[in-house]
Amino acid sequence: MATTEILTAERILEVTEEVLRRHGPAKATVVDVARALGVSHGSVYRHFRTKAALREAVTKRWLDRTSAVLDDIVAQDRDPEARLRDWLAALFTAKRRKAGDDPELFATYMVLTGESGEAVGEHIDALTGQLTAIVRSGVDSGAFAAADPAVTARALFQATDRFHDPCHAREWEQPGIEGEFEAVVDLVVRGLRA
Amino acid sequence: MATTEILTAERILEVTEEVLRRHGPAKATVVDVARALGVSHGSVYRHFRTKAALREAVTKRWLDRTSAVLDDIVAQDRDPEARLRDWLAALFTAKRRKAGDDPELFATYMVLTGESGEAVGEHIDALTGQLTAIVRSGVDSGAFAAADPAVTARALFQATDRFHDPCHAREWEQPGIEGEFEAVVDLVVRGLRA
DNA sequence: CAGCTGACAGATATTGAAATCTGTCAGCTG
DNA sequence: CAGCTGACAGATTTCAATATCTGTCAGCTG
Repeated sequence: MATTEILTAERILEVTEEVLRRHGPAKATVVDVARALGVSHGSVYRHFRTKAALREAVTKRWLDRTSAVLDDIVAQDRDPEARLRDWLAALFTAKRRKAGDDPELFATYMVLTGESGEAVGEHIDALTGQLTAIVRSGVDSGAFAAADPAVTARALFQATDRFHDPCHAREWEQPGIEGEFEAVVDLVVRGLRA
Repeated sequence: MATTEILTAERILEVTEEVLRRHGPAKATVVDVARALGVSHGSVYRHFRTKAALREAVTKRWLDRTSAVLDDIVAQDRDPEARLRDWLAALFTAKRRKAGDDPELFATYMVLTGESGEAVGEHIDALTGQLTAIVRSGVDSGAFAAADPAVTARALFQATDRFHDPCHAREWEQPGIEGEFEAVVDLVVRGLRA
């Protein structure tokens, strides 16, 4: 609000997220963002080269908040199978909540997925990295069998695609989805045991 | 070509499939189909109540051809694990080939998936039915462990979603996809063993 | 002079009028 | 009279004119 405040990238991201939340990815313009900030749109371009870069930066911030929550589960000192199950359930819950609570931001995320933006790739790499850490700790403790933890982690991630990939978002509200999730998790966890 | 030929539903389906293949789902009209048949479009409506019904019937025919091929694998007299692996690989290959060779018909199929048309649901039910048969024979022979073969079959189907769900079609041509497929199949097959 | 503005060119989106399509049905035809 | 036709109303799509947006940059301002 204070007109004397310095225009920072962070402030632009905050306001852009709010504008996207209100207008959605199809209607939110750089001019809208500038207006909400009380500056000219040229100033926004001083901090972000293109509209796509701005959209990607907002999405990155948004995705990073999920990664941070999941990272807490990875860091816990519990048996790997419990952590794996918790992690997968937390990912499903987080994605489902985002799709339901922030439909406009979620739509932005889906646009970005379609554009195969870098932020989405990095997010997936971060998540499979977390899974790799859990798998590796299970292999170390003798609970899991996996020749290559990174490959197995990717397989786990892909086998549960239906419960975190945005292209399946519509199915997340259908009845019975919880049971289907449990069945898939049981199957892959069994496949992971030593 | 013979103008004396009787107009049957089957003949309409053949021609519609050809028209869809040429024009794609967005541009193919009922009038186009009628023109290709050499009749008025009113005659087409005599056999199919709506354009959506026609589109669905064509897709059903197209999907049934895949189901038939897979059914041969189910009926084989080999060990269940080999049949399961073959079946999953055949499904992936068939879907990938359809997406590559018949992009317009595949697009029609995706439109239908979005509309959640009945034909797609039936196709999925048919496929999980086939999987259930394989799982059940594995349970009978003592090779597999599954409390409820139908639930497990559905989990197998969903865990391999990435390799047969049309919303992932774009990823099917990327390098490394074969390895990812193998990793997921290995994981779920291990999870199924007694 | 660092940071911002606002006019501008080209690209993209919106709009509304015209064209086409879907689905119906009274009547034609063999 | 069973099966087909083609005119029709309402819905949808196309298209071109118009408006808006993106990204740049010369110059203003504090």
